[in-house]
Amino acid sequence: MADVARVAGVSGQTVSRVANDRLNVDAATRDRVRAAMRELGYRPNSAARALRNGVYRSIGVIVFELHSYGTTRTLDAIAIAATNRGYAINLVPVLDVSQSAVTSAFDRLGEQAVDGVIILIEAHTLDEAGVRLPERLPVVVVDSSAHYDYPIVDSDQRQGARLATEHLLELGHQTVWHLGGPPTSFAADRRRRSWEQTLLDHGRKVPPVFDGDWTSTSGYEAGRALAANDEVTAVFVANDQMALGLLRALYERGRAVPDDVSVVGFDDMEEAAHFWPPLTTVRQTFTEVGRRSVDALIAEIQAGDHRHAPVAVPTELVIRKSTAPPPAR
Amino acid sequence: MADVARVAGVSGQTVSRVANDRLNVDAATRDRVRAAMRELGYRPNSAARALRNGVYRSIGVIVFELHSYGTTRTLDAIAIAATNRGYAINLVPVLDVSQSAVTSAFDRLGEQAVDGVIILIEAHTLDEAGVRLPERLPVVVVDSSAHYDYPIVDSDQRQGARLATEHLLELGHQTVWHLGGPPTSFAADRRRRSWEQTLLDHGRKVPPVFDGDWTSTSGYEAGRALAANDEVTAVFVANDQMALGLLRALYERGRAVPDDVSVVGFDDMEEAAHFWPPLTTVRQTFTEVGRRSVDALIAEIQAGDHRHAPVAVPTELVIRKSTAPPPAR
DNA sequence: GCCGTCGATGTTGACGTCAACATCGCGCGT
DNA sequence: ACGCGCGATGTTGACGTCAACATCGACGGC
Repeated sequence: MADVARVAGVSGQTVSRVANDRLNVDAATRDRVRAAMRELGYRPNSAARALRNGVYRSIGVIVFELHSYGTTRTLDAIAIAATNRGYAINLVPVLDVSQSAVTSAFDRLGEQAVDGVIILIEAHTLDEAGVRLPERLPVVVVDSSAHYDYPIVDSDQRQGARLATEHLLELGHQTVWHLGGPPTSFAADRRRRSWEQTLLDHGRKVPPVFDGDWTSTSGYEAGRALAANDEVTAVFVANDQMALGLLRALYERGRAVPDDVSVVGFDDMEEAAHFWPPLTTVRQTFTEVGRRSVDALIAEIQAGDHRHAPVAVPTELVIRKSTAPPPAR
Repeated sequence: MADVARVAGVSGQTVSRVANDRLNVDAATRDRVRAAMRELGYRPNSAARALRNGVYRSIGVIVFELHSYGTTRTLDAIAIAATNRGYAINLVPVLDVSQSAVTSAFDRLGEQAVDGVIILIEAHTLDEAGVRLPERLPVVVVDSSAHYDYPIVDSDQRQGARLATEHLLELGHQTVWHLGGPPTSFAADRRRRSWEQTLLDHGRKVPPVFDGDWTSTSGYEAGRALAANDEVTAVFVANDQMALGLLRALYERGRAVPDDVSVVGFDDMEEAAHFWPPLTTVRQTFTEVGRRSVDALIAEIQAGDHRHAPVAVPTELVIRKSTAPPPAR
């Protein structure tokens, strides 16, 4: 900055004013300074700015593995929303779900130059690790837990699961089986409970639940058990990736989809439309979740506006070819 | 820091020494300072540190959409590798591929607190935008272009495409068709050229290429044309997602895989093993690509070690059920 | 012509940290 | 008993920026 000031023949303060588009700078001076900045390749030093202003214009995002489709899409949406709002993104990976890994991620974050944090890991994990974030640091949790003091943003899991289950019941299935996500996930928990409640509301029996871990491999493994059971005519799967594994298990067993078994997924990942058959699924609007969580966090940062109602972004049922009335007996 | 010093009854300098595990601090003093830090919830201010030390211990990663499987996995690997090396990750999304978007991303980055940059967008885009990075900023490009002054790290596209093509030829197919990635991608370009060269090396005719944009939807669309052509008995697809779309198109046309048509993908995404049939594909070791690019960048940062040979991480053919000898005629 | 006003620009200091240098005191060798 | 060396700790200043205050000059009203 001093160099620019010298070249332009002004003081550092004037350079600062130009860099920040402050008023009260003569047009000729401004042009001269701009030219000097360009000539010297001047870039404001963000560390000094942050030190001076006390804000970083940066938000931390804590993630655990980018394997799951939903997390990835949400991260993408968060990054875009934050950029639009003038915030940088500080990505903090948690290497595994052990207590020490989570704790050390939080410690790292405490030292990071961030004004606030969005947590993209399933909050059960946090419980177990018993970690606390640095106080006074604004936080938003993208999850479906109601157990936190922090603002929460997520898709409306309850509504989505109900949509899926009722769609299958309306097609005439006696009941709907469930291939759920990992018990450590609040989102999975919500979907499972809502599925169960929907069945009860309609007076149907609730079959045992099979659990996966979101991966298609786990869906395949649980799917083999489901495929082997002739009573199963309709399955609500907690995400599309596991649904893919289930489809494979059904094929291997020679059970046709949707003629013998109907399958509904959750997420509407881009590939779901091209599964065979194309998958009926519950669409989550990840961009909206990302946008809303950034909005909530920035509100917190700017206003100290800590307590506000959880945001539940609605989902939508996308009907394709993997669902049909049950086979005539 | 001043508060901690007061509580512990020492000078700020001693607090600094304790915070940085410097030698020559009395054990009793150290404990006292540690206690004070805990009591006050002291966190070193990273902006001040960065300002003082002139380094940020942070690297920027420029990405364009996290839709593609490979980019996502590589980003994950980069984040983990960087964390292990003590670097934070600054994620800089490029909103679209227009020149202005790319330029503004680079500008933002120039102001970011980063010691170096990893570029995860396909470099053709950079060409078109005609942008230059701030000088003196270490850069690594994860791509297969040879056109850059920057160190390059990527999977060995050439070898992977040859593996796939030769596998199909060895099964007895007369030739191999290709469903390629977007022409704007160097990686897609490399795969296409290597496929073509392999066919020529074996004295086979080179069929026309179909292009997609990495998405399964584009694979489906191009796939319909391929499925309609009875001459097609073997297809090498430039990624797994498009291969999924092709599989769907083949089903719709009533052509069996692998009995009528063999298909090989590229990436080995987790889902590929559960496609129907399970997909033969070329496995990329994304973790290795991520790790190597972080290593290269840190070497550049620390040593000013700018020019070093491109890194080509080997790939591996994973044979599953989507490939078989051609149908007897 | 004098003074008040206001816009343009300059000067100073502080943000939190840490390297460099300064100081202090203890123990040991002679 | 004296001085030297060394380990422990303190003091100072600088990193780059920008708010607050200071200054300077031009212009208008009387």
